[in-house]
Amino acid sequence: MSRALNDAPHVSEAVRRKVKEAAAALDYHPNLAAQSLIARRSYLIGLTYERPSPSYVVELQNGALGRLENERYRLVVLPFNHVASRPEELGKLLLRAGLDGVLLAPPACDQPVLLDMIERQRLPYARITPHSDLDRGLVVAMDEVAAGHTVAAHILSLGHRRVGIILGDPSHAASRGRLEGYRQAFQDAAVTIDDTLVGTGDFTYDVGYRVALELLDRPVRPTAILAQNDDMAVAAIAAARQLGLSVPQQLSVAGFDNSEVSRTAWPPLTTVHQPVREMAWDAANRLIAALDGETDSDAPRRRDHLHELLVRASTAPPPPSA
Amino acid sequence: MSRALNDAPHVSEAVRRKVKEAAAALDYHPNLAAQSLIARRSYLIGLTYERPSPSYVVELQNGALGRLENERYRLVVLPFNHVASRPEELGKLLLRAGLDGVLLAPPACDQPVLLDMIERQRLPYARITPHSDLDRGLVVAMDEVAAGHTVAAHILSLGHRRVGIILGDPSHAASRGRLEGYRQAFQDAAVTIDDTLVGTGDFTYDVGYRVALELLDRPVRPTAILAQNDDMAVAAIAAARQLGLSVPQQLSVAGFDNSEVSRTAWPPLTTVHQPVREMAWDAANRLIAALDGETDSDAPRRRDHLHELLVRASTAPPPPSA
DNA sequence: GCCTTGACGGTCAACGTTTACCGTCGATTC
DNA sequence: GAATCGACGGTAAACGTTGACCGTCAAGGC
Repeated sequence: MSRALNDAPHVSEAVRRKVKEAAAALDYHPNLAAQSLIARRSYLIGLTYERPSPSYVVELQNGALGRLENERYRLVVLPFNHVASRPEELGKLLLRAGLDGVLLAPPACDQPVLLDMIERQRLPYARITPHSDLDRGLVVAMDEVAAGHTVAAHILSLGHRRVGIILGDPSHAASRGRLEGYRQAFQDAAVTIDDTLVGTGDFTYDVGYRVALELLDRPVRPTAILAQNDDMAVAAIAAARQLGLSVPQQLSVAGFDNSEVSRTAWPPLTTVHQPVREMAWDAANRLIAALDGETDSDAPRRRDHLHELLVRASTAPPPPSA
Repeated sequence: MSRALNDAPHVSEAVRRKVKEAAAALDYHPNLAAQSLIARRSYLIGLTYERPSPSYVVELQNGALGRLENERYRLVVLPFNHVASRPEELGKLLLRAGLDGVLLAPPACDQPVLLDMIERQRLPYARITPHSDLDRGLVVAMDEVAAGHTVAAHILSLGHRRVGIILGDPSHAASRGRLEGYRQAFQDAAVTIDDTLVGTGDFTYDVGYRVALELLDRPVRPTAILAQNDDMAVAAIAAARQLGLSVPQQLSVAGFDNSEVSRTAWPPLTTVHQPVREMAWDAANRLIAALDGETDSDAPRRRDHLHELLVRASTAPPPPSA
């Protein structure tokens, strides 16, 4: 009798104890499939990601698992490569997996086709650090403005005044947010941004390299470069080297993302770390809240987390000659 | 009608097509809970591990997922820390997760209490690189003898003749297997092992350090040290440094496991990499075979995979003076 | 002592599939 | 033309749990 095991009312203590003893003696475990059938829930939460660095994946997982611990929900991992070229396939995979909800890491969280599919099937989802459509679904992100502010303030506090900026893809919300953070930091330091030292990239190494060469070719060469991701920061270091400039002695470079390359680069990049574990925890938390019907309509659909500045060897005070 | 969708006989082509069209139009997805209930299967496979390096975890997962792709099975991740001190808790967790089978990575795969529990509930399992009880359950391991042979042959081929050996915990099958491999390599090279240069450790840094100091204090100092894991190898390097010996110029050191520390150590360790992904694939493969009733009783319950020798900077020819 | 109330325990439908079984109809064979 | 056979389609039981509903019995109030 399920009432005894589930501590429901209308059961005497004696009977309850006897049932529980018998259950323990027989190593009885309720059949989850039957429970799922009646509850119309699988108690499975999916996590999908695209083969990024192992540390990122593990942070994601640990964050989500940390929230799922002591809950009935279990975590199913569903990596999927090349989402951008075949979002419907991932959609089918997710819908067939019998999930109660799904956590979408980049770049899956930015596939409108995919979001359409899972919305049509009413599969709840949470997006982790999306780059566009920030108001769609549950969103967990980093406060890009604050992060941009921190890294720019770091550069300014080292004494740099001529600072080059390499923007990411302007259509990405992250680019705009980070730039806004830069602006605020410059304002706080009473330094004006030299618009001739602001170049537009697209988050790729190649374009970043070209833009960096242009910036370093300006009549008044910058003593520092703020790149909006690590790939472009590494490209800036390569461009500096190409021009015979040493980093960080003659040029400081700061990136964004704390990606694998930021650690293996030489010198290791000063960059901004995303609180991946914390964001994954929060994503799982809010997904569960939605699943369990705690639709606190007051709660914002989007939540921003704080970043962490990692000061490594690619930034230093400007050369005294400057 | 399920017959139409599942391509069962006794259904005309016309009806089958109509049913499939209707199903597609309605975005129909069969209820997995109901299917599980009738099939007495959850189509869930668990993977349990204990917070080791991210790269190891991801390799494990990717290996298992590689096999599960295009199967009905899904992978549930169940990390669990401090298994050794509370194996029953992990057992309960696994049994309550409603799994069809479970993949056990170290150290969970070496907990007799845990194995007892899941065997009692008839939960199929596969163990990945266990250290003891090698004949229990499905076992996927590395061929320790071959691996020991390779690393010893590497050292001998560099010209070393006075080789110190730091054994791991002698109760571990891995220690014995690796030593046997060393022996064979020495035999092949017609070099006799100097028993006074063989010390017994327990896989820990501290004991490895002590043993290394002893070996390096022998009247005829070894020109190379074979340590049975990376922690003890790093300890040997530290001991050498303590005695003013440079690695690899005056002393070569080789480890085992390709652990995180082997890469971050200075100099980076020559070591043996376990084919983790391949082993996880194989473990999933054999678990599925067992679940699907393909109990090929001829198949050995244990399978050994080949290692990979990673030659890095901690090994070099012996100094000419030697 | 009778009636009401509430606690308890038992029964059964329902969840959404699969599959075995059965009835019917058309085709083939004599 | 009738009988047999096979193909097809429909029906219903079963999977293991939950929860609603109902009947019974004991206790307490009048």
